This record gives sequence, C-alpha cells and structure tokens, in this order.
Amino acid sequence: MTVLRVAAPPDFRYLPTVTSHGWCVLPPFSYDEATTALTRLESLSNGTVVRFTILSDEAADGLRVAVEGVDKLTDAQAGEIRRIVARCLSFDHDLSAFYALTRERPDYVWIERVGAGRMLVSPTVWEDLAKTLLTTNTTWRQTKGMVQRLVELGIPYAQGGYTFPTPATIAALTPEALNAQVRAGYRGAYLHQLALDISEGRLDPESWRDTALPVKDVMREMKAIKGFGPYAIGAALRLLARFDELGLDSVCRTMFKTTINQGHAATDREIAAYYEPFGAWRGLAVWMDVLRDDDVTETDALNC
DNA sequence: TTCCAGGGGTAGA
DNA sequence: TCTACCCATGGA
Repeated sequence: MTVLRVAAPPDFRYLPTVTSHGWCVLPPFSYDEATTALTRLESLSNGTVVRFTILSDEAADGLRVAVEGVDKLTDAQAGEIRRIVARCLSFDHDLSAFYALTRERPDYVWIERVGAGRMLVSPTVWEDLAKTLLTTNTTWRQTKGMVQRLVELGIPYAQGGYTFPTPATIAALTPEALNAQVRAGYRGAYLHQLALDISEGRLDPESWRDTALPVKDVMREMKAIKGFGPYAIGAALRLLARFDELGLDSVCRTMFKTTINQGHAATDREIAAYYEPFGAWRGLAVWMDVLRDDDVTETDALNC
C-alpha cells in the first residue's frame, strides 16, 4: 500500500463534499460512515486496477490517499490518481460568487460556514450520465441495485469489486444482454444507446467540461439523450458545476413542501420563482436546501 | 391488487 | 406549452 498526500484548496471541506449526494455509496465508490473514508476502484490508463481510500488530513490541510493493488506506484500512476481525486472532489470549483449570494440570506449562511457546495462527481462524465439515468423514475434502493449490477460488467479488482464499465464495454453488448444483467427496465435501451453514441464518437460528454462552452449548448446535447428530461439534465448539469437548471425531483419537491412552503405542495413554476434570486446558482441552492433537510446524507437514506 | 419511486417519451391538442 | 397515456422494475 502506498499513501499519497494530496493538497486541497483552502476553502475545501472534505465531509460536505463526499456526502453532497448519494454518489458516495454507488460503486465503484463506497463510503464508510464510521471512518468517513471514501473508497474507489479505478482502472488507470496503463491498465492497472487500483483501490484507493481517501481520508481527510486536516492537520496537513489536505487528504491522505491510500492506494492498494500495486506494489510500487510510478510517478505517472500517482499523478493520475491525484488528478482523479481532484476531479471527483471538485477541487477546481470556485464557489465564492455563490457564497456571496448566500451571505445576503440568513437561511443560507450555513452553506459557507460548513463549506458545502462542492459535489462529489465521477472521473468521467459518462459515469455520471449513466448513474443519473438510473436514478430516473425509480427508488434510491433500486438505483443502487441497478448500478451494482452495471459495475459487474467492469473490470474486477482482485480483492473484490469492479471498476465502472467503459462505454465501449457496454456498447459491445446487445441491449437485451445488457438488461439481462442490469435489469434497468425501459432505461436499459437508453443506457445502451448512450454508450453506443459515446463509443462511436457521436457524443463527447467530456467536451462539456469546457467552461467556455455555453450552458445552452450543453443542454441541447443532453436533451438529445434518450431518458434525459428536465430532472436528469438539471442533475447532470449540477455535477458539471453548472447550476442554471433546478433538476427538480420528488426529493426536491418534498423538501420544498415541508421545509419552505409550510406543508403546502407547490408547482414547479412556484418552486422556480422561489429560487430565481439565486440566478445561475439556483440549481445549487435547491440542492443545498435538500441537504439541509438531511434526507440525502443520512445513513438511513443512503443505505435504504 | 394498486401505487409509486431522486421521470421521460410520444402523440395530440 | 399542456395533458394523457405508456413505459420495466420491485418494494410497500
């Protein structure tokens, strides 16, 4: 086992980022609530399959990353793992403009105080899209089951678990074979088509990371993906640190009803009006309200 | 049996 | 833009 020390940005907070939503318990991530360790299996670019476990190292203002699966890490492998960790924990995300907005509203000052706002994301946009698709019109429990069965199509790690399968791996299956394994219902065909479009070069989700690319252009490409409607687009945009869409789902609507609207159900239009003052940050503001409600980060909710 | 879940596609107005 | 209806899956 090799331990890497990874420096984090000054305003980075480990726990609010790792538990920013349910991704931390979807393989190839796993989360140990007792130790707050975040673990992930990854196939490095030279084919080495590693398992790395991230812990906060507050004394060093950074992270401690324990890497297993390779006797001695090369500099290139260590660099790759550092880049993956930085990406998954949204190191490069600048929240200062959002925090400036929240300082004007007493109900939202807690966000900057605890250092929330960064989202846990996957190393590839493909993985985030696939997982987002598997959250649509289903329960969190079933999402976890579908993702577990999906990663069983990835590369196995000797001591257990799998890496996330590549688009090419999924595209190489027939839609029927894919769904025989994943049991994703009607979503299976959408997932297969997404993998096919990426692996054959018709869709390049990684290009969406370019911050110079207007969000409207990203949304146009997302809308063309079967299975991606308003919720999935908003959720996927949030993981790309673009918060222009609300991405409302049943969790958001329930939160709004119970904690903001005095128990009264609101239309999506009314919810949108409430978050309008947050402008381009509204998608993050609504998710922070969900987090404050604590339905998403509580162990029961994650493990149900 | 029916309902519904971190909804979305399609057809028709 | 809106509504009605359909869509696999599995737990309640």
